[in-house]
Amino acid sequence: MILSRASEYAIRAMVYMAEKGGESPTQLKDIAESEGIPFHFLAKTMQVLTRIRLVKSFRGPRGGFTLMKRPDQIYLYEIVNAFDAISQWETTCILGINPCSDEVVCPIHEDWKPIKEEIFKMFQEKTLTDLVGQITAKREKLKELGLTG
Amino acid sequence: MILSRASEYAIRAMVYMAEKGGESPTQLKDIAESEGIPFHFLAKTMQVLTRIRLVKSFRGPRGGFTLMKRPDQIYLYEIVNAFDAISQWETTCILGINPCSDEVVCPIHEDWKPIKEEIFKMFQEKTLTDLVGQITAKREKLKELGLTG
DNA sequence: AAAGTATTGGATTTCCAAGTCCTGAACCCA
DNA sequence: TGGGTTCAGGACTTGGAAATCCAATACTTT
Repeated sequence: MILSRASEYAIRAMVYMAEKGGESPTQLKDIAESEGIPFHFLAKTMQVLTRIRLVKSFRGPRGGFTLMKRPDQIYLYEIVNAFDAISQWETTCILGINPCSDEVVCPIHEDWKPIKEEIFKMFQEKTLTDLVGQITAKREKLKELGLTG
Repeated sequence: MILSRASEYAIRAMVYMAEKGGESPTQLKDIAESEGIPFHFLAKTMQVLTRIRLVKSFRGPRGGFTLMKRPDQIYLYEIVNAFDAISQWETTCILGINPCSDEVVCPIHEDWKPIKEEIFKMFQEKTLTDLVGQITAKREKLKELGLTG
């Protein structure tokens, strides 16, 4: 809806890796099956992440991928920007009026701008660690509800 | 980026019509040329707007389209919803985790939800009149800047 | 009524993201 | 060192949105 499939898959894959956390590489097959992502498509996605050095790849038996930085140092922005030209959002408009800026007569620019900035901020501030935290917090919450509710 | 081209074009077309405001129908050709929208594509788009009775069409010489309601009674939501299933946003996720809700372990749900709701609200509250107002306000502003700055 | 104009709507084409396939290269282990 | 495993990467196919095309219909004007 906002991101390309590649960006979506990349984030989910990296969150999955961060969640596992271990020293040993996480395999493509493992990620694809767990996340329900098409194997071959994810393969290409991981290639990009490897190329921009967000992950490191290992071939052969017991190969796979590891994160190149601590998960609290990996921002969603870095991931997303590898697939979607999110840096161009500055002049992007939901009405397809491009380039759209403060100097252009766009009927919705003033309303869309703050929302756009919020989305931008979210990608720039959130790290993999934050997302993993969300997952565990939610698991707890649902568990409680399941027991007490 | 968020909306389909059809939605984008539909909003722009209707804002254009609202801006003109006159009694006489606005022609497809006029809208398409002024807004830089592919003629034939806009034709299909207008057919949809006609079908859902947001606009009324007139054939033949001096034909075209008129709004079926006062522009301050036409909400963006009505337009957008005709092309994009925006009502499904409730359970839509930027990570492609569907259906995504409060009960699903989605790592970004909590952060995305309020933004999603803001976008939703924007579509539900903004009318064509609001957008036309934005246009004229901006024209004024740019004019001032052009004269004094 | 005839001629011309403008929307209607189905059929078709184009385009690009998404997804698939296959061969090669690097690696590990026996 | 050979066989199996895993990622690399180019080529290809698919699917759906976007755009185009064309004949039909409805209308206006003269």
